[in-house]
Amino acid sequence: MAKEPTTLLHIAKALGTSIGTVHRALHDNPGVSAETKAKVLETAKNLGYRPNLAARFLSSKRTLRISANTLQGTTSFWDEVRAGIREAAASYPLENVELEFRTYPHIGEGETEAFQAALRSKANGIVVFPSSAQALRPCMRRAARAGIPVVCVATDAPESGRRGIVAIDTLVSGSIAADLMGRFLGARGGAVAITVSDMGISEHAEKYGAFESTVRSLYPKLRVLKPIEDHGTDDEAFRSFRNLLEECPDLVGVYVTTEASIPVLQAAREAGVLAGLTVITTDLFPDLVPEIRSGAVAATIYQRPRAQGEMAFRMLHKFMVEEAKGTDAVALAPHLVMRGNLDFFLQRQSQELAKEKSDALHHAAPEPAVDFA
Amino acid sequence: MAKEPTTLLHIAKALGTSIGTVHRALHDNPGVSAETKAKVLETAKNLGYRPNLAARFLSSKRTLRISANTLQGTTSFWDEVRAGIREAAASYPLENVELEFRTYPHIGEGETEAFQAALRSKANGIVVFPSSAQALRPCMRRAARAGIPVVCVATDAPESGRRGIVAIDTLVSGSIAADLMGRFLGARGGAVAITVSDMGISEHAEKYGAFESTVRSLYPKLRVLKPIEDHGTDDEAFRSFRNLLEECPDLVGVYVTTEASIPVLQAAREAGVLAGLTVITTDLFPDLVPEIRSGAVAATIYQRPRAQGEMAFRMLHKFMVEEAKGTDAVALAPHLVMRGNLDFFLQRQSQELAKEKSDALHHAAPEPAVDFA
DNA sequence: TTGAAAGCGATACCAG
DNA sequence: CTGGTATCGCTTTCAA
Repeated sequence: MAKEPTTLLHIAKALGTSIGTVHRALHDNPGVSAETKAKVLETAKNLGYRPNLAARFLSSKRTLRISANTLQGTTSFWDEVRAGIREAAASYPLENVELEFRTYPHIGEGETEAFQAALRSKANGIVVFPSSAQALRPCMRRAARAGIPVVCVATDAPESGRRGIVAIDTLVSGSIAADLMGRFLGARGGAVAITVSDMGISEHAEKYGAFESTVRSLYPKLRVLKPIEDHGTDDEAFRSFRNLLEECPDLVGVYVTTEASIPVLQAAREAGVLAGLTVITTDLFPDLVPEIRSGAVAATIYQRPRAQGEMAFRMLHKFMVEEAKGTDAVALAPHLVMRGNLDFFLQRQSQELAKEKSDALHHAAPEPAVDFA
Repeated sequence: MAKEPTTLLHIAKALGTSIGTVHRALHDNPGVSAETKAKVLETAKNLGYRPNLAARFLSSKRTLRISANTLQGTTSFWDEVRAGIREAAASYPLENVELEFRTYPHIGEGETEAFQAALRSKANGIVVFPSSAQALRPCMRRAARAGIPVVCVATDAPESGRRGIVAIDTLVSGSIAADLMGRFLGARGGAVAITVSDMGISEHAEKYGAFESTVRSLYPKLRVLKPIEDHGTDDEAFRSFRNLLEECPDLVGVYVTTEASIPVLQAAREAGVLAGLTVITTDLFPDLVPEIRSGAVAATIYQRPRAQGEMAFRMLHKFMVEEAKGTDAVALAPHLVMRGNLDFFLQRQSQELAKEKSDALHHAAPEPAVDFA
C-alpha cells in the first residue's frame, strides 16, 4: 500500500526531461522556460513530490547559520532561553547548524546593531528578542524581504514581517494570577494593584486586561487599581509603589508582571504592610528565592525561558528546513512556582547551567558570542 | 577552525584498510577479526568519528517501526498522549517513521498481549503505558535483551529494563497541591483528605508523601488524613469518600490525585458539604469542566498528556537514532488549570483534535490501530 | 576475513 | 535554456 515516494527522477521521466531541469524548476533557479517550469510544478504536485531531506543535507554543503539575538544575562532568564536554543539545536543531529549568539546589555540598546551584524554575517535565520520593536522594524523587514526567516521570542514585533512568535500566553498569565489572587484572599475585600512595564506594549496591556476582567467577573469584592508602569527600572517601580501604598490604605494584593518585584517588596516592607499583602510575581531569579521561601511572595508566574528558547529554535528550523510557508505563533502556558515546588525549578535551572558548562568543554571551538554594548 | 568531520574513509585510510571493514567493525557485524575491530574502534574514537546521519538515512532503507501501547481513550487523556506522539514523529521529517498504535481498554487488561504483538510485528522501539508493571515486566525484559528500546509514559515500570521514562513529577504535583490547599484555606484549620488509586504504586505513594509533608511543614493548622484508595473505580471512590465525610465532620479540603473526581464531588454534593470544601483535582476532561467553571473545583493539576507523548517519542528517537546509551528520565512540571485559564486549555485540546482529524484525511493509509480487548 | 563497488536522492557544475 | 554527471557518506551486496 505504501507506494515509494516520488523522486526528482520520477518527475523527470514523466515529462521526458532531465533531473537537472526539474531541480531548477522546483527551486525557481534561473534558466528554465516559464512553460517547462509550469509543467514541472504541476506534475510534481500531481505525483505528490516531497523532497528527501536526508539526500538534500547530504549533497548540499550548506550550513544553517542561525543568529540568536537576546538580552544579556542580567538575570538568568536569557541564559536559559539561550540554553533552550542550544539544546533544541543539538536535537537535530543531522544538520550543520551554526549558532551565533549576539547579546545586548539593556532594553533598546544595541539591538539594531546586533540585528544588522547578523544580517551582515549572512545568517540565514534569526531568533530575536525585539526589546523595542519600533526601532527594529526596518531591519526586520529587510530580513523578510531577503527571505531570511525571523522568529521573535518572549515579545512580538508587530508589522515587522517576522515569520513566527513564541511567547507565554499573556491572557493565561493575567487570568491565572487574578484567579489565584482571589482565592488566596478568600473572603477579604479591598484593592489589588498590578505593575507593568509599559501599557504601550501590547503584551503588558493584555496581561492587565486579563487580570482586571478576571478579577472583576470572579471576585467582585476586589477592586483592581489602575496599572503602575515601571518602564523597566527598579527605581520607578519602588517609588510608584510606595506612593500607591500611601494613597491606598486598603491594598490587599499586588501582581507584579515585570521583573521589578524586589523593589515592590521592599517598598511594602518599609511601609510595614508586607505581611498583610498577597504578592504574586513573575519569573524566578536568585533574589526572589528567599522571598518565595519565606512566604512573602505567594506565587510566581514562571515564564519558562528554556521552553521558549526551544520552541523558537524549532519553529525557525521548520521555516528554514521544511520550507514551511506563512507565519506561526505559539503561546505557552506559564508554570506556577510556590514554596511547595520551588526546589524542583531551582534544581532544573542548575542542571541546565551544569549541562551548558559541560557542553562548553566538549566543543573544541566555542560558538562565537558577540556583545553589542 | 572548523575542521571537516571524520568519515569512514578517513578511518579506513588511516588504517590502510577499506571502508567496508571499518563499517562492519563499527557495527560489530560478523566477519571482522577481533584485532582489526579493536584498531578500528580506537582510531574512530581518536579521530572523533560521528556518523553522518543524513547519509545513513539516505542509504539504508530501514524504517523505524514504533509501537505506542496505551490505554484506550476513555477520557481524552490518552488521545492527547497519542496526538503528542504523532506530532513529535512528524517533526522528524527525514526518517521513515512507521507508527503503530495499540490500545487496551482497561488497566491491566490486554497490555501484555499488546506488547507481545508489538514484538511480533518487529517494532524496533516501543512507547508504553505500563498500567500494571508487574505483569508487563517479563515482556519488557525480553525487549531489552533484544535491544529494543522501551520508553514508559505516565508511569514507570521498575526493574523492567526500560530505557526511559517520561512522567509528571509526582513530588511537584503533590506539593503544589498542598501549597495551594493551604493558601486557599487561609486561616481555616481542619482536616484535608487525599485520594489515590493504590498506595502500592510508587507514583501515588510519592504524591501522597509530598502532599502530606508539605501541608505539615507549611500549614500546621491542617491535618492530612490517611489516603483513600479508589483502585481505579468510580464506585469505590464514591463510597470511600462518603464514609469519610461521615467520620470526619471538620473536613475542609480534598485533593483527588486520580481521575475519579466526579464521584468525590457527587458524594460531597449529596452530603451538602460541597460549598465548604476546597477541592483540587487532577487532569482535565469534559465532565470536570462545569465543576471548574462553577468554582466547585478550585484548581486541577493538569498532567500535560500531549507534552508527555511528545517527550516520550523524542526520547525513544534518541535511543533509536542517535544510539544514546544508558537510561533517561524526564519529569515534567504539571500545569495548573483554574477558572481563569480554563478556556485556554480547552481550546488547545480542541485544536489538537481538529489537527488530528485533518491529519487523518491527509494520510491515504491510516496508521494501523489495533485494539486489544 | 576482507576489498571493491553499486546504489540512496538531491545539489551543483559543466558542456552542449 | 537544457541534459548529463560527479559528489556527499553510508549501507549492502558481491567477489576475492
